[in-house]
Amino acid sequence: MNIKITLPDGSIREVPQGSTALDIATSISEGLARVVVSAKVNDEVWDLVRPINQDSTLSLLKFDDEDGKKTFWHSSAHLLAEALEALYPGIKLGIGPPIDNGFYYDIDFGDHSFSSTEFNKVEQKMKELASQKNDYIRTEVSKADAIAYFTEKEDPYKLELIEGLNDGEITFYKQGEFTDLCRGPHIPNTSSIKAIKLLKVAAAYWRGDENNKSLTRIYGVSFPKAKMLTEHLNLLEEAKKRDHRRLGKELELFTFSEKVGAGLPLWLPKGTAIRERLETFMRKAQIERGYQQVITPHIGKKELYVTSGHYDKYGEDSFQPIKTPNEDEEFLLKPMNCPHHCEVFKFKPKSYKELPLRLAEFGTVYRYEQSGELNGLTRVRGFTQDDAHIFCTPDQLKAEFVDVIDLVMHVFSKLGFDKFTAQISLRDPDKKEKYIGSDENWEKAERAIVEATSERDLETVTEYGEAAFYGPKLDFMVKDALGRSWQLGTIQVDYNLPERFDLDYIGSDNQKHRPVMIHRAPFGSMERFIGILIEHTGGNFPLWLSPEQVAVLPISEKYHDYSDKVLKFLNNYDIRGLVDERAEKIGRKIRDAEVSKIPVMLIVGEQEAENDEVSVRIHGKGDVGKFSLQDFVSYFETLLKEE
RNA sequence: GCCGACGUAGCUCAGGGGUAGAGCGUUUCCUUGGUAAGGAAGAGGUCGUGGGUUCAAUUCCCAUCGUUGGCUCCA
Repeated sequence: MNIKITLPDGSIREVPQGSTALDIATSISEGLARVVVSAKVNDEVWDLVRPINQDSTLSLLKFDDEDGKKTFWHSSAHLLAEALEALYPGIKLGIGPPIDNGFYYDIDFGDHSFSSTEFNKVEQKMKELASQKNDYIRTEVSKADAIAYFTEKEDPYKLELIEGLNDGEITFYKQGEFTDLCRGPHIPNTSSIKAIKLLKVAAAYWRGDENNKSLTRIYGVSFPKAKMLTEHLNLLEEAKKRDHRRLGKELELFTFSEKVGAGLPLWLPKGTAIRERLETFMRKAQIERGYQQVITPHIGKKELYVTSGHYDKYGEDSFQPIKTPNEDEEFLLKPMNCPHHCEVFKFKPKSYKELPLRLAEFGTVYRYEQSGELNGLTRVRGFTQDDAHIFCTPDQLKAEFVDVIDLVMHVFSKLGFDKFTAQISLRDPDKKEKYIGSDENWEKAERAIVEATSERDLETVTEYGEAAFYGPKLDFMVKDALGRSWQLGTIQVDYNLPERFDLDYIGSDNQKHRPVMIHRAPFGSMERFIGILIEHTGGNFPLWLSPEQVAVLPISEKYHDYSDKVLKFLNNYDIRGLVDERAEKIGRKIRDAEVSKIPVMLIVGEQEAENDEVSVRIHGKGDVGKFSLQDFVSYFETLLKEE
């Protein structure tokens, strides 16, 4: 009997029932059969060698396909487990899934402490096993048999996993001497795994729960061709060069001091220059949108945070209160600006005519982050938010959201973040009791976010249950050089604080009403934003942000006077820079300016000094010719406009 | 906070039970050179900190602080 297989191009092939995806690939071409790794059958990823018994749609997956990679890496994880079991008898296996950039396997090594020095040995074993050309064989097993197998093998983790599975949907995969509980799918044979590299070893709790045993997680990556591995490793090298911690040091933007404390960045002059320019940029954008700047202190009485509710929730795990010498007063370093801003709101009674009230502050806050979480500028204990709180009526929510989205988009486009994700976090509809605020208001707010994002054609993902207890939110995420995802801007609706601080305004009906509050920070924190920006630009900041925009490079000491004159002239046009007066040759000065990523170099010697000119060289581009000083200013302004 | 790794000159790193080394940077001198590294000489380190073992510790052990890879958390 024949069945009909529909391929992605719409063509239909009739093949005998029980044919496999590999059979079909072979019938198309031998070459194709060699590169396919798995197949999508009716939208489910299957083994290539699993028989297809009914009419189906089929798309063949190669390593280049996302799902193909997953299959390949999943099979590699099994190979890793096989190698480890061979080398370390008696180990217990956790789980071994594929991830975005490879795979890992969680292992309980018992008393042995596995270290990366053992990678080589394991890699060799994996290669040896791969070259045995073993098939990955799928078998369906009953729950009883599955339990029997792993009881015999004394593998508690697998047994725990089986407990959660239903009889009839349990499958084993076997390659060589190694059998694993696995849903699959897998590649047909170990021989296609040609290049293997183990990358790191780390600890991970069984099932991600810190009450459980800590397992050793071994990360690796593998490829069907050796060349692909080399390319991948090069890419990782490149990413490392963009690491903001490294560039921050090299370009002298910021530093940390053990004496000052972990997670407390010290901004060096050049980093400060960038940061201040970003703040000026944001201030201007906010003034245009009707924000008012305020300034509030770095500490506040403990009672302030008791009122806000934060003390109950975070008090124990925060920096502890500062005590005054004589009275029994306790102050906390502010972990956020909103309670202060609520008090600003209460300064005098408000009328509906004053709403929306938008209070902005570059507010520095301190949070006691867990020590293991600290990371360069992206996760610190003291940071400055480009914070603002918008107090408005429920009906104004949507318009305010649209306005903030526009502001975020303005920031992203000015700074070239074209790849980001926007996440809408809503309530878990099944657990409405977990959230504060009326049903009616929640629905209004959630609708406002959804409508605002669609009005601005934002591509979003919606996560139910991810909302804060006090309101829904919209977050913007971007990835760093190493592919880790970080949250930047955020817009959050808050019903809680207006309640707790008993905020109100007089409506047109002459009655008191409760305002809604929106927390928003387009950059998120200055620290994290600049960290991401460093990686995004690789340290080649846009001209308007560069700490030093031009380097004046005199050919010899004779032209120092003229160089100073050039720099002063440019300073008058708000162009910043330096003169390199070292007793070095011009080639050397150029090299150093290029390495420190100064966007524009001005070479001046006899020819330039005589005619009030500069020879212009652009970072990464080279010589662009001679300009009179005045023409250079125009040229510079054109460069600025092009950004 | 948990598990692992690491901590040697300003930076990147080598070394190793008998009180330390390279390259780059820095300083001084020579060189005044036209588009990515001119030459020479010098300075610079209680080997993160505190204990322990030892005749002797920077090296081995323990603790602590910091950094880092993950895990958990994130107002």
